[in-house]
Amino acid sequence: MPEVGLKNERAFMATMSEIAQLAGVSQATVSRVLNGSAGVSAAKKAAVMEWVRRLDFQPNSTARALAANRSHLIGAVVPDLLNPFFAEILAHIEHHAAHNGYSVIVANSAGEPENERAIVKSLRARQVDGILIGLASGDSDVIDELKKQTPPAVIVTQESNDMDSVSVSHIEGGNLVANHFLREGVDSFAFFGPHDEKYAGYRDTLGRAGVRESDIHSIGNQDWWLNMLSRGFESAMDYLRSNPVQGRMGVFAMNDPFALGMINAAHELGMRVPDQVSVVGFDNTFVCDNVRPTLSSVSQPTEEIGRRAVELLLKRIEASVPAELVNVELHPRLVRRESS
Amino acid sequence: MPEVGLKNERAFMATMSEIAQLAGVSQATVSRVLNGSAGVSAAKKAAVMEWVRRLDFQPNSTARALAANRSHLIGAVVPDLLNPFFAEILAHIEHHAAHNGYSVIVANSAGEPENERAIVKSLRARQVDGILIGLASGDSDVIDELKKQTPPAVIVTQESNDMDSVSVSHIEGGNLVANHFLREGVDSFAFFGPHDEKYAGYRDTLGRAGVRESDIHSIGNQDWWLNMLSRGFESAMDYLRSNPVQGRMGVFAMNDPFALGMINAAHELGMRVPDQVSVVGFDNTFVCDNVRPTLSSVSQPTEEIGRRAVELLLKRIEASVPAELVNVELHPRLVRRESS
DNA sequence: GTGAAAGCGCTAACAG
DNA sequence: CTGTTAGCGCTTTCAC
Repeated sequence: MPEVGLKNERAFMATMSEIAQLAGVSQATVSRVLNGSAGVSAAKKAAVMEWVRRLDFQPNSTARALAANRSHLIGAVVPDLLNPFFAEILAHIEHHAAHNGYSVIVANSAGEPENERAIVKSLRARQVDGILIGLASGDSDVIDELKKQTPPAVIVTQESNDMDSVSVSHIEGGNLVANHFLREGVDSFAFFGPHDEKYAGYRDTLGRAGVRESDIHSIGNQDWWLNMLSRGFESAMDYLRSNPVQGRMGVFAMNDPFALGMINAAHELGMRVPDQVSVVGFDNTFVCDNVRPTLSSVSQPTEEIGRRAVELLLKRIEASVPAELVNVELHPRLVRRESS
Repeated sequence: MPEVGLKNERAFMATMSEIAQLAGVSQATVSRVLNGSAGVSAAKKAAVMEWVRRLDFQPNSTARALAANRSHLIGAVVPDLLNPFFAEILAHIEHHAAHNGYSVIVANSAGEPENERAIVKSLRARQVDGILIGLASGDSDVIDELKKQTPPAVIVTQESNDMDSVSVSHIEGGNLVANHFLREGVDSFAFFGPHDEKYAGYRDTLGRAGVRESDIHSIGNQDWWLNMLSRGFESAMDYLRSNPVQGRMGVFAMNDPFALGMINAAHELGMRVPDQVSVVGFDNTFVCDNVRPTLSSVSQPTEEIGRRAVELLLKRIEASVPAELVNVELHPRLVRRESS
C-alpha cells in the first residue's frame, strides 16, 4: 500500500496519480488504460491493471464528470412513487440504466408542475446526462422548460407532440375497454377519473356504437385524482349512492386503485360485481390478481416502457446532434378477469 | 447576456467566473455570496445576486462536489422496488432528503449480497455523502463492506448490531400477532415466510402460552421469498392442500402479498376467512384496505422510518467524528381488519 | 506509445 | 472585506 495521507478520514480512495506512481507510468496513461483508449503498450497496461486490482481502485466519478462533462447520471422524475405502476416503471428504468453504466437520481414531483420545474433545474445543475420524466396526465408546463436548456429528456407513460416519448396509446386503451363492455352487453357506461385520452378513446368507440357522450357518466371530479389511494372508495360511494344502477353498468377506471374503490363500494351497497357493475381498471398492477373478484385491467408493458425509454434517452445522449422527434407508441392489452 | 462560447451545445450553463465578470467582482466573491459566507459588502452581494437572478444561475454541483469533497448526494439501496412497502420507504426518504438539499440515487439490490456489494462500491465512487440501505431480511454480508471504507451508512427496516439502523422491532411485531391469535381463540398456528425475528417473536409469545415450537407450522421454504408477488398463492395452495385445517388456524404472513396469497388460496379451497383461516400480514400496505375481506396487518410507520433514517444519516455526515452506534427502534402496531 | 500540461467549475486557504 | 492562488481527480490535447 502506498504511503498517502488520507484527506478524508472516513473513506480512503486511491487516485490515478497514486496508481501511476505505483505502476511507474504517468497519470495520463492510467487514464488511458482505464478508458480503454488504444495505444498503450501491453506491459504498461498490465502494470496499471495490476495496481488497480490490488487497490481495488475505482476512478472518482465526480472528477470524471467534471472533466469530461459527462456524469453517467440520469434523472428520473416520477409523479407518485406510491403508485405501484410508477414504482414498477422506475424499477425497470433503474435496471436498464444500471445495465448501461448509468445511475439514477429519483425525484418525486407529486405531479405538481411547480415541482417538476424545480426538479429539472436541480437535475441540470447536477449535470445529469439526461432526464426521464413520468407524467401522470396529459401535457405539463415542464415541457416548455424541458425543451430549452436542459439535457435530453424523454417523456414516459404519456405521449407528447413536442418531445420524445415512450408510452402506450391511451386512446387505444379506451377503445379496448369500450369494445369489451359493448361485447359483454353492458347497457350503461361510466368513466372514473379525469377526462383524458383514455376517456377520449372510450367515448369515441362508444360513440361509434351509438352511445352519446352525454350518456357516459363521469365519476369523480377533475382534480382530486392525485391522492387516489384513499379517495377512490369515497368517490365511488358518493356516485353509486346518488346514481342507482339499473341493468348492468360498465365502469372504466383510470387506474387500478380507483377500480378497487369502485368494486368495494359496489359490494358495500350490496351490488354484485360483475353482474350489476362491471369494472375495468388501468395499469394491470399486481393487485389485480390478488383481490377477489380478480380485477380486469388494461395492461401496460412496463418493462418495455422502461427499457425503451432508457434506450431512447441514451441514444440522445450519445448523439450530440438533435434528431427528429421520436414517439414510441406501444400497445395496451386488456387483461380480462372476474370483475368484468 | 455575456458573450460566451457554449462548449456544450445542448445546455448552456453560466459559471461563477462569468457572474463575477458581469458583477465586477472576483469569482471567489461570487462563491462567498452563494454560500452565504459572512463578510461580503452589501453592495457586491447585491450586484452578484442581481446577475445570479438575471441568468438564473445555478452553481455546478459536480464541480462543487469535487472541490468540497461533498456531493449532497445520498444513495438509497432497496431490495425490491416492486414491493409497495419499500416503494413507500423510498418515497419518504426522497422527500426528506430533498427537503434537506440532498438528492437520492436509487439502486435495486434484489436482495442479493453480491449486488449490494457492487452497488456500495459504485456509490462510493460517485462520492455519495452517505448510504441508506434497506435490508429485506436479517444480516447481510454488505454490513462488513459497509463498516470499512465507505461513507456513513444507516440500515433501514432491520436492526443491526454493527451499524446504525432505523426499524421497527420485528420481534414485537411477532408478539402482537401471537397475542392477537391467542385472544381470538385460534387453535393452530402457522408462519408464512422465512424464519426471522418476526417468527422469533411469534414463537416466543406462543411459547409462553404453552404452544410448542414444533406445533407451529411453517409455510414456504426459506429462500423463495424474493419473488413473492407470484409465489405466495402457490405456496399457500400447496400448504393448505396437504394440511387440512381443523378448527381455526391463525396464519401470520411475513408480508401483505403473502397474506393475500393465503386468503385467496383459502377461498379457492372453499375455506372461510377468518372463521377457518385467520390471516394477518405485515407492513400494512395500501392493499390491506382495498381487498375483501380487508386484511389485518402489522403496521410499520414508514414515514417515521424514512424520516429518522435520513435524519440520522445527515447527522453522521455532518459530524466528522464517528459516534456511538444508534439503533432507532420503532414500534409496530397491529391494524385489525376483517381477515382475522 | 507516452508524458507534460492545461483545464473542467468550484472551494478554501492565504494575503492584503 | 476582497482578490489571488492553489488545488479537487480526472480527460484531453499536444508534444516528443
